[in-house]
Amino acid sequence: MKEWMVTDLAKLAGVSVRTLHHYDAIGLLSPVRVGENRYRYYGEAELLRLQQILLYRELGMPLETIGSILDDPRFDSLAALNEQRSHLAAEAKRYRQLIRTIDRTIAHLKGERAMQYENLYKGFVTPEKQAEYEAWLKDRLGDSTHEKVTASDSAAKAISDQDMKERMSALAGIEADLVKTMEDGTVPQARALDPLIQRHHAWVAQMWGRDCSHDAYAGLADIYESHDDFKQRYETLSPGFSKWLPIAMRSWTRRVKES
Amino acid sequence: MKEWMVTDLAKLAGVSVRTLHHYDAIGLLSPVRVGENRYRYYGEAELLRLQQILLYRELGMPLETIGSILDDPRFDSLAALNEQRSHLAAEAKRYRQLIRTIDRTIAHLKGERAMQYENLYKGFVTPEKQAEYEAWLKDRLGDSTHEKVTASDSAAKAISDQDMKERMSALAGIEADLVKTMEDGTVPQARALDPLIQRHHAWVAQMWGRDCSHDAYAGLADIYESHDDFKQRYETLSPGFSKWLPIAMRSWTRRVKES
DNA sequence: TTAATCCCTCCCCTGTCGTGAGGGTCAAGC
DNA sequence: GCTTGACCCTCACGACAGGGGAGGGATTAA
Repeated sequence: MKEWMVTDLAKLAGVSVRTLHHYDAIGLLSPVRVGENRYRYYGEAELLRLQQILLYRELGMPLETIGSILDDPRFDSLAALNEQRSHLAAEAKRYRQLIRTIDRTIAHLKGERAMQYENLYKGFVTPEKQAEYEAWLKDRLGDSTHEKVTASDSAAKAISDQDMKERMSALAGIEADLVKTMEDGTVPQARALDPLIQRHHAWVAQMWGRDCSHDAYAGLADIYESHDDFKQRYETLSPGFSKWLPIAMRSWTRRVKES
Repeated sequence: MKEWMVTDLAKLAGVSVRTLHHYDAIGLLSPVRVGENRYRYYGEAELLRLQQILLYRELGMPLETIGSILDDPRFDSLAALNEQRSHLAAEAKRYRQLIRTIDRTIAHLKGERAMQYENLYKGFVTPEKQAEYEAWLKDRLGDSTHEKVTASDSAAKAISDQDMKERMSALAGIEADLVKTMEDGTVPQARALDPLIQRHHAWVAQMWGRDCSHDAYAGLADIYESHDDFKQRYETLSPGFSKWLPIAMRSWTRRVKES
């Protein structure tokens, strides 16, 4: 007849001693015997019961319900399981919906960033293109909960024309260097690009007036690729550059994330 | 300039007044202005902020993290969202696994019931069939965590031969009535069957020595259909009965569940 | 004998509110 | 002017499932 003390049982079942105390306190799992020194001793039946408890606990049942199931043999565990199953299925569905919501929110934020970015590109594209781009953005956003915030936000962050010109010429310098590197035959995955891409990344962060996380930077690469205005702009600089640049951005991102 | 008091805002956003008090207490959402009477007054900015809070809260973020995101503009919400997304995806996956575990447990329980039921059928099938059936059960169970409990459990619930004979003759009577009804041309979905099926259900419950929930009863119908020994036994009583009976059991279950 | 390692109980802490108790405020109706 | 009812406030306790630690007794190996 094996017997275990709290720590043994705790290690066996992978729970804390405190948890066993708790289960004893609420009457969910009592030791088979308590010594004169008040030590708790558990037997095989308790181990089995603990396993059952953990099974149901895993399923997200409150401890009280678990107690009812295990104590009351009239309690139909099959029905309880079926109910729990549908409960879990509902939760899983909710999570899937939340994930979709997040995806939309992420797309939204990327759109917002694109909008700010776009703000700075006003000098480049024609007004017609501008309207077209905004329509595309709207179409992409879908969820419009934050639309107002976004709009007022980016309006508040408008920059003076002088600043913008300076920044744009800085960008032109960086881009020219990148183009030259590409034309020298450098592949976009090359580590040699790191300093240049870093300059580009820093420029973007300065432009946005806030930190530019790696994810955000990779998101910008997506935008460069997925919208024709950007594609055309970069393709004009040099053939192939519109594909080369996003790859370079993303592979730099991966590298700095790993290190 | 619109202004709301706690209850208005609470109703607008679908939270409780207490929640707003709490958010004020922890500094997550303070009213734009507090009256001399200490009433809380909220403006549009607060409404917007509350919506943001609820969005992140939905995603399972702790309130403190939400506060950081919203208060610190340097906090990268895109990165936070990406992280949250993978967190949610992991949770969803966990739920799917839990559902599979439940399904296995349910199958297990059904097997256990079938075992008990089988115990009572020992008089009917030959010993070879018996072994075959047990092999099938084992194959079906897969997960063997509770095997010992099950075995000792059903052993403890063994019934005297005399009792068994009485019960089997009671079953024979019920089954004969059911067969007659079927041969009279009654469809298994007919309400007219209710009293008869009820007798059958009561017999099953008595046999198991515990309540027989509707789900368990429907599960028994599955077993009747899926195992040849039962199929053959019922087919011997009358051609077609092995299909008719499970349908009748399930449609009765549906009816009593609905009412 | 001493030190280390168990064990115990008792108590406070977490986060997100729900649910009162007890009391102030405000507008309307009598 | 007074009451009524519908608001509002603060304060405080409880629920859940334990975590963490203090303080003290028991056991055991060196």
